[in-house]
Amino acid sequence: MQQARHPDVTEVTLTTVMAALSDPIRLGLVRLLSDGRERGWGELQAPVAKSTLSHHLRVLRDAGITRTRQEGTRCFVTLRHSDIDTRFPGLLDVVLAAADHDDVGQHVTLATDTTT
Amino acid sequence: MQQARHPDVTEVTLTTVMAALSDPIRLGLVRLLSDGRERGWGELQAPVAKSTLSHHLRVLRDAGITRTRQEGTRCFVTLRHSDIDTRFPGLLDVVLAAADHDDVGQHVTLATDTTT
DNA sequence: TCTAATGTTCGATGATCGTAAAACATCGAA
DNA sequence: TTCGATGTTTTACGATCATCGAACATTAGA
Repeated sequence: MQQARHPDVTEVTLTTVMAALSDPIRLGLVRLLSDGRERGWGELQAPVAKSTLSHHLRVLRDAGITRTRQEGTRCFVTLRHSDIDTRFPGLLDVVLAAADHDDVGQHVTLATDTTT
Repeated sequence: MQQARHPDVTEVTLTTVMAALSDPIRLGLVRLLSDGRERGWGELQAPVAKSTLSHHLRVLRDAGITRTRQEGTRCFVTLRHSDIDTRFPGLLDVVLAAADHDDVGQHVTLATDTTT
């Protein structure tokens, strides 16, 4: 688990971003992060295996859409909202609005509680 | 060559549209059609075989992004701009702006002349 | 030091994609 | 009616994708 690479804003491409945002689970993740809050990996609940979730977070990270920060053995994810907005003005907002309207990725949720 | 099926506006899904717009050739086609003019199939020049071009136009049509009209043995394509805008307000415009800015699909052009 | 937790990476698998050549269907023109 | 033009469909191929389980690496905690 070494420090993950994040593309610079200038390296982000439209087709990669569009492809990353064409999957319902990834759209669900982006929706969860759209409030700007940083989320812990363990908070993210998706109806897939953890290796698959790791894969989706990698696709989003490689596309420049999210940023992953490590703290010890934990990971924290944030949406690179302003970066994407700088690169493609308005894109993330309209996609988020559309995804919210259609409730895309509704099965991606936040863990209510992990300490029971 | 029978009449092609076009999805109703209500049938259009976000993930399908995003996936359709994540290919440079298809983005190039959408850019060409973005002026609202109807274009003949033969006018569309792309660096792929005609069967591949037919495939891409089918993906766009199935996604609800374009409309194909037949006139005899010829086909004419238009962008369903208002339909997509009704379904996902602003999406097509921001994607087109981004694609124009980055010149995505620049190798998709209009045939200058076919009668030489 | 040993153990448990946390994610990532590594195959493997079935599905889908982009591509092209070739066969096909349809229609206009000679 | 025959021929040529116009796209579509079929088939095939290699690449990529989403998915999972298992193995792995790293770190916190006991």
